[in-house]
Amino acid sequence: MTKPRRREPVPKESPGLPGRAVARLAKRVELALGFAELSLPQYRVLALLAEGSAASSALASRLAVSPPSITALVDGLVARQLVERRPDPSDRRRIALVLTDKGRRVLTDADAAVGERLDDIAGYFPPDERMRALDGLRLWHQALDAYRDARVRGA
Amino acid sequence: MTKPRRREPVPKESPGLPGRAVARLAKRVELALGFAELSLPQYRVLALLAEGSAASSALASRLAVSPPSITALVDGLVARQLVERRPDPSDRRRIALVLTDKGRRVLTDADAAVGERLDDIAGYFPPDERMRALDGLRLWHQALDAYRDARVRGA
DNA sequence: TATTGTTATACTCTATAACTATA
DNA sequence: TATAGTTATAGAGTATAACAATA
Repeated sequence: MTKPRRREPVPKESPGLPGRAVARLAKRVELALGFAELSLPQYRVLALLAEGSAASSALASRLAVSPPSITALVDGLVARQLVERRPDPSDRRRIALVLTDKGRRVLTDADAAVGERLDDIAGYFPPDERMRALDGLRLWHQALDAYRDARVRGA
Repeated sequence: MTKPRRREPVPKESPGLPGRAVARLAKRVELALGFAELSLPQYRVLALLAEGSAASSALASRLAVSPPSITALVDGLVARQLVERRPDPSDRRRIALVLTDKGRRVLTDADAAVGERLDDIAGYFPPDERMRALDGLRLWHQALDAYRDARVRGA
């Protein structure tokens, strides 16, 4: 047994666990997205499609959700004309999902709203750490891309 | 109009937007929590209660969710004996929510599972940035605390 | 047969509105 | 009257299982 003592409120010598920070940040992002009338899952879909169209199945595996979830999620985005379903003539089982211009605009607005909220929160960092905190977040994209690609290939 | 051109896939000079990174990280955290059979909202509740018991209403405002949502969320945690509802004798409208020992154990397991997953992802950072990336995440707790306290007081 | 996507169904998280109990 | 919490209800995101269409 290496467990030291149980019932410590929080490991006080550390400023917190990274996963909990992500969980808390995610809620603030979710609230900010409300102004663009987007949910966090919808935001993930639009952000991924902004990097290029994708088949429904590719979207599912890259976002790590089930195929039926993508169908439901995209249904809502198509109804709002943020995404377009485009059948693939060469393989009629496949359907390409494409971000519309309106979808791109909404995504940009969402990015702005979320960015402002994160700036607000970062405002509580000491001035010299503020930029570093936000840039640190940005850097995770590359690692996430590599991690996702490894997963998708593996699956 | 300052908009440069529309239809740029992603601002290539920047490594990504911070809000999108949070959105993507949140999904990975959510998946990791599956091993502890916790959802992201449940994880937020347990993490907050680990810092001290709280009334239902206080929990709602600090987690930025509605009172009925807390009721539903806590129902599930109480059913699994991770949280206990403890009536306040001095004001019988109030109900204190307390993390049980089992809840503390599950939270610890969840922290570990999430931490491992984030370590995996951070493994794709250059070696010299790996630690800094995870520590950067941890630092957000303080800013989030300050931001939340300002909100709760304001509301 | 295998693959792509959808339908059917169920469970959780979420909110608003209305209600109960207590102050 | 005002406050704390719950119940009623509805909508979105999620999954698994079963299905249709196509390869």
